[in-house]
This record gives sequence, structure tokens and C-alpha cells, in this order.
Amino acid sequence: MLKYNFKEIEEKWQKTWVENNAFSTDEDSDKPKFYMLEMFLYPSGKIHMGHVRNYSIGDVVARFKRMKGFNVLHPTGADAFGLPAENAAIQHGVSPDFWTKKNMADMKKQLKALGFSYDWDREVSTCDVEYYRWTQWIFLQFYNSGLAYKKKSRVNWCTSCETVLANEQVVGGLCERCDSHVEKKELSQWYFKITKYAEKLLDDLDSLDGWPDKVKTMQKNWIGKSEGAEIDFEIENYNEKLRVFTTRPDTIFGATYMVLAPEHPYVMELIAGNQSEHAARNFMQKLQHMSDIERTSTEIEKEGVFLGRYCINPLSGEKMPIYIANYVLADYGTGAIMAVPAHDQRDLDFARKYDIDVVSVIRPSDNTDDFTVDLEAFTGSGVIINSGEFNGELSDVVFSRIIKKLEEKNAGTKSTNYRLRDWLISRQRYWGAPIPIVYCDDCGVVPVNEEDLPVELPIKVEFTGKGSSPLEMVKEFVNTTCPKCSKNARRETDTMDTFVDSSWYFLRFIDSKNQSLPFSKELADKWMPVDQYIGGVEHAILHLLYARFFTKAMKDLNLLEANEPFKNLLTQGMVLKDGMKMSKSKGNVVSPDELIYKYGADTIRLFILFAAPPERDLEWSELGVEGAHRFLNRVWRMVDEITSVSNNGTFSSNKNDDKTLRFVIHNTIKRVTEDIEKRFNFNTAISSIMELVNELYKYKEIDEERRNMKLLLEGVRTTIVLLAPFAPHISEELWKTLGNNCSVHDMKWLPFDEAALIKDEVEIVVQLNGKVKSRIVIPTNLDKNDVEKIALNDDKINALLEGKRVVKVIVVLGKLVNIVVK
RNA sequence: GCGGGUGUGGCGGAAUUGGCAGACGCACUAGACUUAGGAUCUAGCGGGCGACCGUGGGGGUUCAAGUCCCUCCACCCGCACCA
Repeated sequence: MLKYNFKEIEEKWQKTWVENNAFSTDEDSDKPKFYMLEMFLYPSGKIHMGHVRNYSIGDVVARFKRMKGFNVLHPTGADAFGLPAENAAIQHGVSPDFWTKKNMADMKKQLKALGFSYDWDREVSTCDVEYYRWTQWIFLQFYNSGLAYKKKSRVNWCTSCETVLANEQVVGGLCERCDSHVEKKELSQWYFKITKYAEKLLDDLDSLDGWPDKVKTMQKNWIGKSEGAEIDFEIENYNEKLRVFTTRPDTIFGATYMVLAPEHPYVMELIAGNQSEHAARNFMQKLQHMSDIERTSTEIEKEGVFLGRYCINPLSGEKMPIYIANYVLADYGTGAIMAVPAHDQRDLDFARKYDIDVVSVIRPSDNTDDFTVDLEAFTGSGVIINSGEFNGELSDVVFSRIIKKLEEKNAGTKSTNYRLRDWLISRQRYWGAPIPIVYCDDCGVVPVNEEDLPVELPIKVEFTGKGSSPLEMVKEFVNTTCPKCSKNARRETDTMDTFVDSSWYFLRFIDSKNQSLPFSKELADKWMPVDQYIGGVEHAILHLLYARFFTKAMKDLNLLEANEPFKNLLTQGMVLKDGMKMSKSKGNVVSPDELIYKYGADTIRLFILFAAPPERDLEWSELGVEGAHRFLNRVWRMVDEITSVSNNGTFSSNKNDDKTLRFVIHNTIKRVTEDIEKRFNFNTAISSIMELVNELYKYKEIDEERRNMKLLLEGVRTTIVLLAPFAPHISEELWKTLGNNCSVHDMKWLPFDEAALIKDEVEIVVQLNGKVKSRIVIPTNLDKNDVEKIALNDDKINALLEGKRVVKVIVVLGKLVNIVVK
């Protein structure tokens, strides 16, 4: 008997698949298309078990769909720009380019060793000039259609390193490198106008039937649509009006003060020369060191400073003091609110602290007009009070009447606000796609001409960790000529957020070698949308929202027809180590290398899929890898034994045993098919195959007179085919052992025989008051009355019924009988 | 804090539509085979002597709840410059 030599087998078949182009996509095929995509990898160094899980899931689906008769597109590549490469450059003196390419080569080797069925010809890497020239091209299209624009924004700034910090580099308000305090600094930066698509991004979520509800809910909340009004308040002794957004115009008579975000553009002018100036400046200084998350936490105390100025309520005419406070954010709404302490808890907390008036303007409908609020705001709807002409009416009705009144007075309008902000894409970093813009003293902001793309990233750059961006030091890069007037000009040194690169990579895979466009419309229309997208749940909002935005924007630019990029989405749970996400920055990465060496790729793939259903988080443990390996060995031995036995076996049949085995075989096909296709529950698919193998071993042990070798062989062949997407190498080898000349991966997926699934008898349980007391085997075709009679006549039940009164009998056909007794 | 999840034996998990809790596997125990066993095979394996008790805690709906409702707790993910 030959030993299961996984190393030899896996190397052999991986080589053969490459030689035969086994998994390259045939553009001329007339089979229906299936675009299978897993989120491409970030080349951090080594792949970890999270990657193995992600790509194993994708590979099972890709191979399964091939066998189901689809023309499958299954590409891969690397999301290769980003901050870690730059950190490596600063810390270890290796160039980001070298670091990235080395990591990519290492990781590609690991992926190949796992035997995934990728079409490697289409591989792309976002840091290749041939890729990012098209990222730049898309930027230009966005710029020309008004989707890319510049505005001021506040960034984390380390005064000691003199550099911009990512949020991730700020730890507890301190710079992660030098522990100095991090401040906020204003810079002019590039944005994409994703808010233009807020409504569409929200509405179209309804069309995404193949997405998990939780992701749709998260995106919905992220977009955060709220309907309300914008209201203008006159400021005493000031020319500008103060505009606020509120979701509760119906409470305007209860507004007793106003709050501005400390960063609000009016603040400096309002405090200038005022008594409050000193206090206000101190307060703003203090907030510089706080993140928005800290600032808006309901745990921390509301704090603010009175600016010594007043607004006039447009409807009540009351004077309202103006404050700045920590709980109002500059980039939500208008950066200013009208505070209604009686009907908003945050406002109430603040009002109580600073002893500001609290006026109730809505009472619960079961309360009286003298309703007041103490320490708990009333946020519901009800009957309007203390609001002049609106008193006595329902707040829901008054909502739009007040807006109308404000419109008449020219003091406000109905308004829809989104929590979603425009996408800041500027990065003051080196390792990214340069933004193709030139600044000319005469012509101003000038886009680079399309024919001058790519704007190449210089490879020789010095990394000091200081300064706005390393690119600013590269004179040959910065100094250029104006595309319009040809005079000397400066290049933009900001690069693009890496999320930009990953927002369209699924389109480049479709036409990865195109020299004249990012992709041809014809091919995009053929392949889009991605039929199945798989990736970590941590991408539920940002990446997926950006990719959706890109698709919609590109559709409007007539680059493709698809309205949504990903038809079906599977969000895979995290592979955790010590309770934390596996990532290089946390230093808890488990690499599959050792396991591949010890057990082989098939074992690892099988094990990671068997360990848990894909959506669930998985705490990594090696215990159980042995079990997966043992199972493959068991399959190996079975094939070996069957092929040696079948030569001298007698072909006869015994009805009952055969019927049972046929049932198991076809029930397994059914379960595995549905588990892959409908539920993505690969763990139960694998356990079904294990059960089938257990049954085949049992059947093999019955005496030679009774067993049917043909049936047994059918069982073995079924096992191999079902196993092929999970453990492709061993399946391929055993398929050959069974005497087949074709590849098992070219086999048609097995249909199941409905007739084999019909049973004559079924075991049901008999319960007394919901507790199982007996089991009976009955024919499947009995009706409820017959089943009830049989159950009540069961010996065990009869004994237990003595002295009791039967109140009710519930019969669930094929499942149980529950007898309710007293 | 806000938003989204998760919680079942010693462990990973199963129970697909409210209907037998613990499939399948790991670990463990005993036995068989063997010069040997970290191979293989057989049997056992939630707790309790038992009536019974058991799906994070408490409460509820139901003939019947891991599954539905209320409430509390713990942990994980995201929060816009990590990707």
C-alpha cells in the first residue's frame, strides 16, 4: 500500500495545473460567467491564517462553480501602496519599493503552495506604474466632472517629528514614535465628493439581496440620513447669521442657547476683544488633544465656554447665549446646533451644569401642560406646549408647519443631512499614487494632461520621518512645467489614499493588460458585477462603500453599465489569536508555512474550513489539524483498499444495506451542494463527507456475499468529487488512481437522485409534556390520527400515562408526538 | 460613547422553518493489533447514584425555546490618515 505522500502529490499537481493553464479564464467560452473575487492582500510580509481562510473559502466557491459549468474568473493581486512600507523604510532603511516587492514575492509563493485556482495571468499590483497610471486617470475624470476638489482640513501633526500622523500613529494623544503631544493642523487637501452619491448609496442598498443585513445596516447608519431643517439665527452685533441643522424643528421654542463647535469659522471673530476670549482660547487648546470619539463620548462631562454673545430665536424672539462646547463637532451638520435642553439629553446635561434655562415644549400625550423636565430629557413626540400659536397640536404635525413658518420668514428651510462626509484622499506620504495635479503661479491648479500620465513616483527618495512628505525633497519630481502655459510650476506632492487604489481593482482584473484604458467597457459589461465577493467583516463600511461609490461615479462617466460592484457578499469573521485580530502590527501572526510542511496544503485548507462557519470569528488553535490530516489519510486508504478488493469481489446485492448506503450517498451530495451554494457552511459540508466516508468503511466491512462493489465504488467516486473543491490535490491524485484520465476539476458536479432520498420508515420521538420518553419507528405515509394512536399505544408511554389525564396531543409528522398530561 | 456582531460539553463546533441539544472533529479513558506506536481498529466520553439538571445571567410567551420577546453581563469588529 502506497503512503499518502502529500508533498509529492501537491507539488506535482500544482505544476501540472500551471502547465495546462488549468484555471485561466477563457474569454471565448459560451458558458455563463461567474466572477469570483476575494479581497486582494496587503503585502505585509507573510500570509497568516486569516488569509488562508479567506482564500480557501473563495477557492472552494471558484472550483465548485467551475464544476457546476460556469466560466469562472478568479483573479488575485496585491494592494501594494501604504504606510507600513514607509515605516519599514524609516526604521530599517529599505526602500518601500523593495520592501513591498520582496513581501509580494514571498506571499505569492505561499499562495501558490496552497494550490488556489487563480488565473495568475491577470495578477495586478496597485504600486505598478501600469496600474496607478489608471488610478491617476480616474482621478482626472473625477476632477473634470467636479467629483474631486480641494478644501481645508485638520490633520494630526507632531511638532517634534514635524510630520502628519495617521490616526493609527497617534496613541493616547501622543505620537507613537516620539511620545510628543499631537496637535491639529490645517492643511488644504483633496477630497472626493462621495456625498453627491449619499442618496444613491443609501437607496441602492435595498437592491443588494446578496449582502448580509448587518453590513447593509452598518452602511445605512454610516451614511446616517436625517431629515430636519436648516435654520438661520441672527447674531447680535454681527453681520453673519448663524446656520444650524436640527432634526427637531418642532422644538424650536424650547431652544434656550446655541452651541458652536470650537473650530466653527465664526468663533475667532465672535470672541475677539471679548471678555471670554482668554477662557475660550484655553478651552480650544485643551480640545486639540482629543479625538472625536473621546469628545462625543457620553461618558465624559459636557464642557463649554460662554462666548459673551447672543443669538435671536427667529420664532420666539428670545435672546439665546452662544457657547462653544466639546460635544459639537465641526464636520457634522453645520458645526452649530440650537440646544433644546428639555428634549435632548446632551443639551440637558450641559444646561444643568451651566445653569441655563430649560423650557419644555412637548409633553407626553398622557401628561398635563405644566409638564417639566428634571434630569431626564423627553425625546419622544407628543403635544406642543409653550410654543405660542402651535400650542395644543401634535409635535409630528408641527414639525413641517414650523419649517413652513421659517420659510415664510426667510429664516430656514427643510433640509436633509447626512452623517457621511466627503472622502479625504490626500496623504502627505510617499508610497502612494501621486495626485496628477500641477500648481502654476499664473494658471493656478492645473490637472496633468491625460497623455502625460503616468506621473511616476521617484524610486530614489530619502526617508527621515520628518517633514510633510518625502516627495517634497525630490526636486526632479516637484519642479515641472505647467501643462497649460509651460512655465515653471510645482507638482502636487500629496499621494492618494490607498483606498482609492482598491476602489477599482476588481475592474482592472477584467482587462488587466489594457494599454489605452483602465479597462474596456465591453469587457466590464460582460463580467461585472462581481458575482461573489469575500472578505473580512472589518471592511464592512469603508472599502465597500468606496468601491460602491467608484462604481456609481464611473457609471455616470459612462465607463461601465454596472450600478453596483458586488452582487453577493460574504463577510468572513476574523481569525483571532489571543482574542485579537491577527495582524503584523500586533505581532500575533500565525503563518501557515510550518503546517504546510508538516501536513500539506489540503490538510490546512480542509482544517481552516472545518473549524467554523465563515462568518464566525475563529480563535486560532492548531488542535484539530491532526484530525483533518487523519481524515485525508482515511480517504486515501479507502481508495487504495477498494481498488485492490474490486478485482476479486463478487457482484451481488442486498436490498436493505444498499438502500441505506444509496440514501447516505445521495443525501451527502444534497447536503454538500446546499452547504456550499446556499449557506457557505463549509464546516458542515466537510462533516457530511466525513460521515459518508464512515458509512463507506462500515459497508466495506459487511461480508462479501452481501456487499455490492459497484455501489461502494459509486460512494468512493462521490467522495472524491465532493472533496475536490476543498482538497484539490489529493482528489486529483485519487481520481487518477481510480482510473480516470481527466482532471477531477473538469468533472461535472454531481446531481443527487431524489428517489434515493425517499425513506419508507422514520423514527419519531414521543414526548410527555415536552420531555422525550420513547422512540417509535413508523411508516412515513401515516396520517396524524394513525401516528397519535400508535404513540398512545406504545408500551413505555402506556405505563407512564397510568393515573394521568391526557389534555392534548400534538403530532408533528416525521418529527414527534407530544402528549400533554395532568 | 456610537454603530454592528458573538456567547452551546474539557476544546472547535452541529441543531437549515419554534419540534430529539451536543452531529462531525479534537482532547481524554479503556481495550485490540504490534518488537514498537505519536499508525490503525473497537468501545466509552455534558453534569448528577438517581428523580432530574443543563445552550452567558435573570424574567416572559408557548404543548414545545439554543432558536421568539424584555432585561442585564462579558467579549470581538468598525468609527473616516492601518489596510
